[in-house]
Amino acid sequence: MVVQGAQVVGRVALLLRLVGRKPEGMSLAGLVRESGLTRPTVHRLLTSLAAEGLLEHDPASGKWVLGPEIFLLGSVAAARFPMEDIARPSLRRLAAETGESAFFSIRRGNETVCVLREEGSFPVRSFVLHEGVRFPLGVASAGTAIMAFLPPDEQEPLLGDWAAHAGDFAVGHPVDVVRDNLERTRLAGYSVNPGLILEGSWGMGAAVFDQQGRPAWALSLTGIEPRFRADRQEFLGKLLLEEAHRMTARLQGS
Amino acid sequence: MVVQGAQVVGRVALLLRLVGRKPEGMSLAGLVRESGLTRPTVHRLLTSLAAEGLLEHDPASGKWVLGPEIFLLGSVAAARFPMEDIARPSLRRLAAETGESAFFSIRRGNETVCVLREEGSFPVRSFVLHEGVRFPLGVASAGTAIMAFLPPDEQEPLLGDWAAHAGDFAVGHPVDVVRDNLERTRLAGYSVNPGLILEGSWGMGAAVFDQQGRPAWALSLTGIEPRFRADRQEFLGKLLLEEAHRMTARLQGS
DNA sequence: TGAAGGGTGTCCATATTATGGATGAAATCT
DNA sequence: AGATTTCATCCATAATATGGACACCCTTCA
Repeated sequence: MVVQGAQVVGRVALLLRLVGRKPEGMSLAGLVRESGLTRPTVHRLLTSLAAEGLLEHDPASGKWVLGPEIFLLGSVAAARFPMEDIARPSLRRLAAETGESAFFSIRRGNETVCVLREEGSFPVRSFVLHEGVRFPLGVASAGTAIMAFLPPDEQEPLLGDWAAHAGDFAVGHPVDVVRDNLERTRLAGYSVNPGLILEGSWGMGAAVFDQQGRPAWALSLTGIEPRFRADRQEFLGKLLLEEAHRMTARLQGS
Repeated sequence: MVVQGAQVVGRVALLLRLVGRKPEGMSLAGLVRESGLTRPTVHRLLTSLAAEGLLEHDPASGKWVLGPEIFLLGSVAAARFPMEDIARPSLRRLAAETGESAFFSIRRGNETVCVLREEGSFPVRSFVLHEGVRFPLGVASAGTAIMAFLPPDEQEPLLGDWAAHAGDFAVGHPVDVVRDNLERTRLAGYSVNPGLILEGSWGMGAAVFDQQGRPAWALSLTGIEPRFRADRQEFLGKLLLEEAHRMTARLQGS
């Protein structure tokens, strides 16, 4: 371990992230399974976190959900991350013009986290992606769009130990397919996920760049395969790039 | 300690709360002072929290601020606490009609936490209250409005050991003054803070009630003493109660 | 210029604290 | 009514967080 005396902090953060992935909450057993910790430990930490208001235990469902303190701290933190104000208009336009659902994701370490969603009008919608969901970089259209524009020395470690990085997604995302996808993303400017996570559930994404010119966020669209055929991809890609550029410009300005 | 194995969790939560009180961040020394923990411990926990993205260390100022993970978790938690959508319109109207700054605070345990602010047009403004600030119940107009409508058996423990509950505020808020203030709040429906926290900085508040009829939130206005003279208090109080009722009704409905 | 003061970062022996195997209760399914 | 899954708690153990001590870097002031 790099940082001393960090074990509990790491575990607490892990549990918070796991709970945060599911807005409807997670059961103790589920958290034990996904965290790899023992049940007494998870139970004790959850109870302590709930006592502090960082989590809540819904007695009806038995699920653990994020608590009021997280909400309060989040409201304060949001002042430093004014994403909502900047991203929402772009999401609205994307959803309106395409009919698909539009998403805004943030890079966080070697993952992307979905933070905002705008439902499209098209009556068949995928719920693979929603607020709080995390994917390893290189998986899903947002993570592919971001990873494609990272400097090579940041990409290589991930691709080099792909199985460790991608975890459960490694089976559906062989490393050579991902490499290929990244290359095509660099050429087109936007990424396409041809149903790799869930068959028939497609997505396209474009990266948004921070003041240092690094890909830190992504806009993406999801929908069913027939809506992402080759002819329409160009149209959707153009829209995504347009909005991504607009956001990048606004973020450079401030 | 009631919960076993909770020491670190409690300390972590304490540090997060302390950092969250100051959107501009806090120094290590400040956190050591306010937490009562030793410096190595605080330093180690802060470093660990930063490694998890729950905090960030601004190398320029040396201050610690809330990190991206808190923001991300907060965005997910916000779905369960849709306060912004409901409170913002009321705040806007209050600020527009009175010219004072309007605030929305949440009860959290035996404290109130300010979550939303809407600046008024009046050119002299107080910055005692801002997002993230916490007061013990019974202190400041929001906390008084909430406490006044709690069942007596929840008020008494706090008033009974007032010094412990109010902490540093106990000197400016003698318990009999607070008792009197609570009584007057119950009669009028709204609370008045006649510059008890900072001389000349006045405030008025009204409680918003949850589905169980418990005072869980509060709207409040702050400004300088001349703007809160007796004749204007009635006008401001009426507006506050109007908006508080409106919010209560909306929250009952859902 | 150099000593004092206030701040930050790190080490490591110590014992306090978190750990998790084990057990039992409770709920849910078959 | 037994089987299976999930949740809650105990407590001896050792792994872990602890904090006194030290090193360092500023700025201030005599």
